[in-house]
Amino acid sequence: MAAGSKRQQIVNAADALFYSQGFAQTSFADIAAAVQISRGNFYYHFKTKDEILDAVIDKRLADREMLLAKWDETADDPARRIECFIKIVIVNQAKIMAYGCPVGSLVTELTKLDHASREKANQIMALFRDWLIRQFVELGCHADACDHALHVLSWSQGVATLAQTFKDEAFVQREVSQILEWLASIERETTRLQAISTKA
Amino acid sequence: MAAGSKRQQIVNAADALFYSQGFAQTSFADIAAAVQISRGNFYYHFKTKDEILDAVIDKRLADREMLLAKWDETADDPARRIECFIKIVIVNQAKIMAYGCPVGSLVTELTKLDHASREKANQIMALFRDWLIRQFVELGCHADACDHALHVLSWSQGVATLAQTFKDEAFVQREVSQILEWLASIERETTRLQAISTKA
DNA sequence: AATCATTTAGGACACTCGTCCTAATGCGTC
DNA sequence: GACGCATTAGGACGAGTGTCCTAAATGATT
Repeated sequence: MAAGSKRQQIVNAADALFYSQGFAQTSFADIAAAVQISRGNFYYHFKTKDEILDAVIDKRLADREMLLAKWDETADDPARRIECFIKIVIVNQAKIMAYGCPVGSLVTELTKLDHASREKANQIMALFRDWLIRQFVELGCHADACDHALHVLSWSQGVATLAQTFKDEAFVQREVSQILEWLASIERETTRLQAISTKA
Repeated sequence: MAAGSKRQQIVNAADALFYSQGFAQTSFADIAAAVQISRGNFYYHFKTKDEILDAVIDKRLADREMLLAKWDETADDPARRIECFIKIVIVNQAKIMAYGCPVGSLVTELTKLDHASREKANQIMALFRDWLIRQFVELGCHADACDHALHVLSWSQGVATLAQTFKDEAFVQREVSQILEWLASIERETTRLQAISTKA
């Protein structure tokens, strides 16, 4: 077992538990049971529950950055990359139906708790937003890039919430189809406008 | 002070606190302080915290039913009524930005708590869904009524979540404008189809 | 004025929580 | 084998929780 591995185990377990139960409802005892560690020993790795939360948020940030970087590599078309983002709700459908969106539900909870790390959690959402903006800019819609990015992000949050509420797989599929159609129309429109401006 | 008034005060205070702090994070002490009641006296009105939750959900259900009934009366065009629903995110903008959607956030929390009253809370969302379905049916789109209803509901949840995250008023306004445009296009399409079928 | 049901206050109860301390364990190095 | 460091286990601590009991207060009715 490498150095810091136990710490990482704790963060991983906390990450999963914060997602499935919520931050406030997850106790040291819960995490300790998951990692098979003494409850008292916790203090050695983390001084505070909030410290664990910060570590979890850092991990989630790093995970999402890696995911976005992978999409940046594998798909060279910005529209394809946005499609990757859209299709997370299908890829993670089971978990979303059970626990909602990991990012959205954390931000919501920390807001209600008026927690100091709320801003930090917001950065994950901001990460998605900024990445989406870059994609839409690259796609050609400079003026509307921010609007479109927030639209897609908002869409994903809505789908996640309703999927969790009604557990309706067909609904998720329909919404994905519709937003993909919307994305295609955006793509067509921008290429059309680009053709005009090039001609001029 | 009329009989049962104290009970109603408790439910009202709990309603507001559950919304702003969350159900689990609201203690008997919090509610007692809000209603200026002894903590021990609570047991006389409600045996259990879950009983208060059920009463709060009942109140929210009744409130929403009243709201929808009012819209049914005041607006005779189904599209107008749907517009009323859409514009709640503007009317309640301040509270939504602070605490999110009262319905969505409660369902999300109770799901993570694996709480027995989750189904009951879901009924509020189902109430909105069914009402929206009725409006879309009346508008003329029978086959797509359920899809459209869930689409609008999902949209509202997404907007609420992102409004709470980024506190961006302009974003809310844009999203409302876009969905109203979408609604208008639905309306045009159905009247067009109705004209064709009437002619045949 | 006395009675009685309704409503209230205050606190006991057992439990869980996050935090923190201390003694013991494991283990590589001299 | 002995030392020293990193890691662990176990439990103490006070605060806060939901629940529940009992005695006092209130107020309408007789």
